[in-house]
Amino acid sequence: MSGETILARDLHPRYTIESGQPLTFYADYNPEISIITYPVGNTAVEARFKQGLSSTSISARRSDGKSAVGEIMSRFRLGDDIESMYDSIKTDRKISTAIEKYRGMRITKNDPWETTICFIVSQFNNLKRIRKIIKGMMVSFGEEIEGFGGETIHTFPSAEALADARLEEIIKCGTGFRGKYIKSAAEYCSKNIELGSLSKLGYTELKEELLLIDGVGDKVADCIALMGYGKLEAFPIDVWVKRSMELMYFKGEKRSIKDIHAYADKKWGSLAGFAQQYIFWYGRGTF
DNA sequence: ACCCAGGCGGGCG
DNA sequence: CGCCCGCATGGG
Repeated sequence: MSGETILARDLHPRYTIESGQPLTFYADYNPEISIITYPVGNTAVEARFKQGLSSTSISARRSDGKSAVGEIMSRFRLGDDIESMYDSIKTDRKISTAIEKYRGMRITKNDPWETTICFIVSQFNNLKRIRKIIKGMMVSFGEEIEGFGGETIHTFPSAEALADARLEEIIKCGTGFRGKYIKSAAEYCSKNIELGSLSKLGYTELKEELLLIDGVGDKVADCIALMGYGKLEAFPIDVWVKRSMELMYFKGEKRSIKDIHAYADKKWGSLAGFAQQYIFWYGRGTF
């Protein structure tokens, strides 16, 4: 096949793609043959993974014929010094167990706008339904582009497209009470704020800006900071992370979100979000 | 039938 | 500041 090949250490495609990250919600992924196809702007990207003994090879291509290497390197954060990151967050036996079980699970770096919508949809929801809703919104409000086998691929809806959409049509995608947040966020992000320009901000300032978006609270803002802007110190606390943290570090006793934030920051600091992804996915499959 | 899901905004004390 | 509530929808 055409395309270029990239080699990566400690990259487990299935854990990475299926672990509740934005790609989970809008990519077409076939775990049997380990091929993922997803839109990037108005082009389609395809990556084929082959896991070897000590590394994973990725054969990737873009529908516009340009090199897909930059996209793959960036999306899967292949430039990270992953070994050193594991060393830093393996502070105790509990998290080491989670890491060893899902070693190779990467934090992906996604488009800020797409990440914002994905996590607004995620609130008070479950993974399967989030995916269904996002895919439906892509069909309703995205643009059609041609995939690699001549099939149709829908792009992720732009802020402008969702701002212009009727609320009723957004709700038809199954968004429910989140529909009003989606429309409001789309209007805000297409008129009042350029999400891309927030990349230059540090974590604290970025989070402050994100919290101004209707429907974005503490948890969703941390998800956007972590997976949309690559701020690895962001530590999103959802029901699974809260439950898992209480079981792993507080003898099952209830703790406030604020206390857990403080604990995680002290324990893992600038890599807390990386640790969080393991706690989330391990906790979800264990507790 | 009942419970839960990668929470948030608003109202209250 | 913390607490409590309603919120839409579908799958287990």
